[in-house]
Amino acid sequence: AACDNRRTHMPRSPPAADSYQQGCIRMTLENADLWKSFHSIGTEMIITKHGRRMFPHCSVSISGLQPFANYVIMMDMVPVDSFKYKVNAYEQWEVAGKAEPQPPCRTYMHPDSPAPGSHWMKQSFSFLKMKLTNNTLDQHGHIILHSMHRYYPRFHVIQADSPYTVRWGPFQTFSFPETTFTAVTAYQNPKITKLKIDHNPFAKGFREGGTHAHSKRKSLKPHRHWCENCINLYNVQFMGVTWKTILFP
DNA sequence: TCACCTCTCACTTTTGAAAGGG
DNA sequence: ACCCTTTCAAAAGTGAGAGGTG
Repeated sequence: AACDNRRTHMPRSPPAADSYQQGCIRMTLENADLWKSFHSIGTEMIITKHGRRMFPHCSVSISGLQPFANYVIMMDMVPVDSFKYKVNAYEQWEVAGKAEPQPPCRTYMHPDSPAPGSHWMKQSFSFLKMKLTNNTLDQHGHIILHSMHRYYPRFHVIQADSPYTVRWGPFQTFSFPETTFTAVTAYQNPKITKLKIDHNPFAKGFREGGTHAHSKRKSLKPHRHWCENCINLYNVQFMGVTWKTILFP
C-alpha cells in the first residue's frame, strides 16, 4: 500500500527471449508531483488536428542499463478502457458509450535514440516534442488519439543498435498510473485550465491583462508542422513495419 | 438543439544562425 | 582554425471563444 507511484515498474520480456533478460532496469517519472496535481483533478490533454504537445510532458530517468550497449527508447499511448466519456450537467465525467474503434497506433521514438546506456542514465530525458492529434489521416507521425477517450503513456526500452533492429532487441515496458489522462479538443474542467496556465510558460500570454482581442483578426501565418524526430519512425512504418504488432503483440 | 471541433487571435518562450571574443 | 558566449529575429507553442459541423 505504501508503494511509490514514481517508480511504477511493469517489466515485460519478449516471448522466447528469456536468455536476453537483463538486470533490473528502473524508470522513474521525474515531474511526478506536477502529474499528481493534475491527476487529482482529472488530467486533460488537448489534442488538435495539427498536433499539440502534452502538458505536463513526460520526463523520466532510468537506471540499470548496460553502459556500453545501445538502446532505443520509445513511447506510445494505451487506452485505459473501452469507453468514451462526456461531462454531465453536474460537470462530472461519465461514461458516454463504447469506445470508437482504435485509431492507427503510432509510436514516438525519443530523438536521442539509439544511444548507449551511459547516455540515457547520465541525466533525465523528456518527450517534450511529442505531439498528440485527433487527425486519423495525420501525415506528420504524431500520436493519434480519440477525443473524449482515456489513455496513458507507455515507455519501451529496447536494446538495439538502430531503429531498424528494435524488432530483435530485448525490451522492457514501463508506465505510471498518475499519467492517465482524458484526450479533449477543449478543456472541460476549469481547474485543469488554471493549473495549465499556472505552470505552462507558453500560456503566459493569456495569463495577464485580458487584452485578448478577437475583433482584429489578421491572416494566419502558415504553420510548419514538421517533426524531424518522427522521420525515422515514419520511414520505419513506410517500410511495412507496424511497431505495435511486432514489438508488443 | 446540442455537443464537439476548428480556426484565429496576441503574447511568450524557444530555437538556431550569425556575430563577437578569446 | 576552433570553441564558447551573446545577440536577436523568426518560429513555435499557448487558451479563449466565436463560429462551424453533423
